[in-house]
Amino acid sequence: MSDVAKMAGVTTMTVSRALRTPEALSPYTLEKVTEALRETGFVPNYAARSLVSQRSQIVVALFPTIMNSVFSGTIEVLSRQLSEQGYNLLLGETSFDVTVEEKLLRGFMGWRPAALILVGSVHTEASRHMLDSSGAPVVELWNIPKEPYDVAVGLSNHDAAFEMTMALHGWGYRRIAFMNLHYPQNDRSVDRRAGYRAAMQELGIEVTLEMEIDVPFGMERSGAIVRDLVKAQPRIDALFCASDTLAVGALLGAVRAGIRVPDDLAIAGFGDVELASTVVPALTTVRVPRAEIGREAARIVMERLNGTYDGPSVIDCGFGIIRRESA
Amino acid sequence: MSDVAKMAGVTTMTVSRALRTPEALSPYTLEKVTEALRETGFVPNYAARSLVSQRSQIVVALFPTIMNSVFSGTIEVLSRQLSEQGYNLLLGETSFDVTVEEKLLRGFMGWRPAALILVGSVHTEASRHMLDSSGAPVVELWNIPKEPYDVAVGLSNHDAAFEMTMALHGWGYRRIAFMNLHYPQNDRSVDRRAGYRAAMQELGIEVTLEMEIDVPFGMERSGAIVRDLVKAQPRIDALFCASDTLAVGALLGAVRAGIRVPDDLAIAGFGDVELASTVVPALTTVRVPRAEIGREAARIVMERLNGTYDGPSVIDCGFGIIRRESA
DNA sequence: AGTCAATATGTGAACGATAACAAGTCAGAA
DNA sequence: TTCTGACTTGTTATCGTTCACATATTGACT
Repeated sequence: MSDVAKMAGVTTMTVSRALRTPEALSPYTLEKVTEALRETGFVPNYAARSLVSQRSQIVVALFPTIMNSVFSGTIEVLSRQLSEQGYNLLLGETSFDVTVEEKLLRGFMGWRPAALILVGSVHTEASRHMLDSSGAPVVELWNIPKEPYDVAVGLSNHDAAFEMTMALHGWGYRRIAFMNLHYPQNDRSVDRRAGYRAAMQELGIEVTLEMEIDVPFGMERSGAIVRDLVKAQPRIDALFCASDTLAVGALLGAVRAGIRVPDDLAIAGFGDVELASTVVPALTTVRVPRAEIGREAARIVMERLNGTYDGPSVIDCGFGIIRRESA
Repeated sequence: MSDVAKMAGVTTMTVSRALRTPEALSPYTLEKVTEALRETGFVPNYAARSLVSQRSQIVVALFPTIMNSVFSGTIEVLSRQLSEQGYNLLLGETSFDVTVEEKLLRGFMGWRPAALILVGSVHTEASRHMLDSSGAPVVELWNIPKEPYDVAVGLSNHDAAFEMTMALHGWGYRRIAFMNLHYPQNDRSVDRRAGYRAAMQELGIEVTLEMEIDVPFGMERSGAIVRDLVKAQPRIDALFCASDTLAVGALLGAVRAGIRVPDDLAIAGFGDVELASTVVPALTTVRVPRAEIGREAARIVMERLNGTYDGPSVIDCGFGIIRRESA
């Protein structure tokens, strides 16, 4: 920077101002500095900048996984919006594990992030402590907790699962099974199951053991599971999966096994990923406003940093029941 | 840090050493400092650290998109490996546009990244200049250029497309069409097309205009395109798509339109995403070693930073032709 | 002409850590 | 006993930028 200053015949302070508050300089000086800036190809040192200003232009975002178009859609929007505002996204992947979240958080706090974005509202004691002492705004995504840590943006996973279950009932299905990746730490997963159970109870349909299926991972093995399912007595006529990945796996597994969807077994998902509308038969699912969640999160972060935010501490982006061919 | 030092009755230098080179301290002092560290919940300031040491623990990675399991698989591996080594991943999304890449790069260079990871080997003049002056190792992913900027890890897109085209011919298909997202900036896209053309030429099959299809985006509209395709005269019997996303779109579009795959039209993809083996019929495709690319990239970055790397400047991770049901 | 406010630029300290070097301690060898 | 070198800890300067304040310049108003 002193090179630039020398070339323009000013001090570093003036160069610094040219970079951040150009309107505070006389047109003539600004011109000279801009020229020198261009000529030297100067790149400001953010480390020095954040050291002295006591805050960085870094926003930390921790997601359970990025290999899932539900989350990556949100990440993409977030990253784009933040970089438009001059902020950079430091990304971590927690694998749905709050202790990994804590470990990553510990590693990231050293950057003195301007803001943090987390998924869910279950965090370890130590994580909360780090968030406390950082003083930075924290946005929790993907559900609407009763007591957000700071601000939360999401949807009611409970209500969405409840509504979908009721909708399946409304379409004539009775023995509705529920399939889930079982993560007890995962509040979204827990809420969806609770919503399903609440609906079944309200409908007066007993949930037997074989109607709640916990699967270990992904879409690969769903075929076998679905084949067992249709053989159950009394007959199960619908399968509600807590994620689209699971639902597509089940659906394609069914097709492959010659099970007619929805005639032999209706299938519903959760997420409305792009694939959901493309598969044959197209998947009935819960639409999750993933782009909107990212947009809102970015907006709130920016407004919190400017001190202009005065919205509610919980923002419900809602959801939609999308009926397609599979149910 | 001075708090910690005071509490432990030492200087900040000793605390700094406890953090980075604990073996250089006496067990007694280390114990005291560790205790103080724990008690205060001290978090080192990375900005100060990188300012004085002239290099950060940040690795910048720029990907065309993250909403694609091919790339997100690599990102996930990368992020995990780097954070194990104490490095953090600053992620950017270029939208397949080298000028966006340049803009992001300009914004990121201020962090004085320890290393940079880019996709492809086409970059703007200004980008190259920034890379030059950074002095950091640069790893280019996803293809194997003749003249890598520094080190490249990938596969021969040309050869892979060539082999797949030959394989389709070997399986009895003759009039093989090629579908592509047209990005002239994208060397992977260009290489795959060239590989296809080279194979067709070697096979002595004329590539007519309607056999090279450029589509604007994604999987949504592929259905209509496929329907037109099978009506073409003389008949087209196979469709090779330059990405799995495209191929799955085409395949499901075909299924929906009642076109039998592979009897009426064979379909092949490129990427071997998880979905490829799940769709019905399962997709014949080119396996891309996406996890391996991420792992190798992380390894090379680390070895370059330690100064221990002495491997080749181009690493070919190879590819595989995976025959499934669709061709 | 003299005062004042507004505008434009400069000065010096500070941010929190580490590099390079200095200095103290101690055991064992000459 | 004295010297040597290994080991441990401390001292000082420094990284590149911005903050808070000081100073210079200008024009307008009394």
